[in-house]
Amino acid sequence: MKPTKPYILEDQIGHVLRKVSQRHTSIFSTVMPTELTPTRFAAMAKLWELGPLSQNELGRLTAMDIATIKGVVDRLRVRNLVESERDPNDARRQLIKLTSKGEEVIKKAIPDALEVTKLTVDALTQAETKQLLKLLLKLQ
Amino acid sequence: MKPTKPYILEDQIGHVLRKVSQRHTSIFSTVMPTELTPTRFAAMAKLWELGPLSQNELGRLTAMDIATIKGVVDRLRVRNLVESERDPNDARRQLIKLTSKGEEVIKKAIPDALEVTKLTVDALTQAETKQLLKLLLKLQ
DNA sequence: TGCTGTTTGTTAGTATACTAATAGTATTCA
DNA sequence: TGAATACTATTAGTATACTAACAAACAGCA
Repeated sequence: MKPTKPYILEDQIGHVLRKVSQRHTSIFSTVMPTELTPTRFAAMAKLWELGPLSQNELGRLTAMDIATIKGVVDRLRVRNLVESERDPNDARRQLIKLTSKGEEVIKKAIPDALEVTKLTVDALTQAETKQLLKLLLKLQ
Repeated sequence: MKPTKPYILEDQIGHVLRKVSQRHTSIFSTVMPTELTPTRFAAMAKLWELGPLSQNELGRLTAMDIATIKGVVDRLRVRNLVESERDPNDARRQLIKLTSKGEEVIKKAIPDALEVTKLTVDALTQAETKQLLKLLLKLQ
């Protein structure tokens, strides 16, 4: 008779992903300024890279659904890091762009964000890090 | 002069972890019954493995802080999947245990949870999956 | 015994992350 | 042109995930 497969929570990919994500978030909040969170930073980095974007576009580029990106943009706006206006060419769209304060903040934060990445993988060799990223990218 | 390092969001470990976690959660909710979420399932699986535990112990074993595990246990209790009582040997502790309905549910859910894991890594070979888990475990 | 420090749990507040319902605007194509 | 369809954004509701402040109970030890 076939025995029931044991379930070891600690070996399940979902559980391990959750724990590693938690550790990453923790490192992020240690290194980065208080007003920035991983998602806020991601949104600002994309605006810095590509210029003004509609709210939905920004969400798609940063892997946030429309409800989540709305909250993130609202909180960035409260902190005067982004501002928004109706797209004159499409009245449905909110065009989101960095404020000058937002530009200053993201410019300074990018080196720190690279440091966060480095600290997160500091238990791995360069080859291992490359391999990990390659495997994770296949699972997206 | 040294050029500023470019910041590619899509190559940062934190961003990729977030996306893979999102995909995992999505697979989970497709395969598993509606009343179960990844954290609810994890809590129940640990209770099934180890028997009654205090709320804090359960949180530590499932990588949830005390505020998070409280919410999860509350929602499991509302659904009559766990019940709790004061520990007679330590009046601070809430002993959490599966109800008989909870035992039925978790017993049936474990094979499905293994299927979730399998579906999450279906783009990888067995060797790649093993390698990925090994690398992630180093980053916990 | 009684003080000190630790452990356990609750509550309030903020921030992701998703679904579902709704409304306004734009596009497509018969 | 006008109807059907698609897109954009908002809102309400639920569920993780964390911090900080607090209170009750326990353990160790002078």
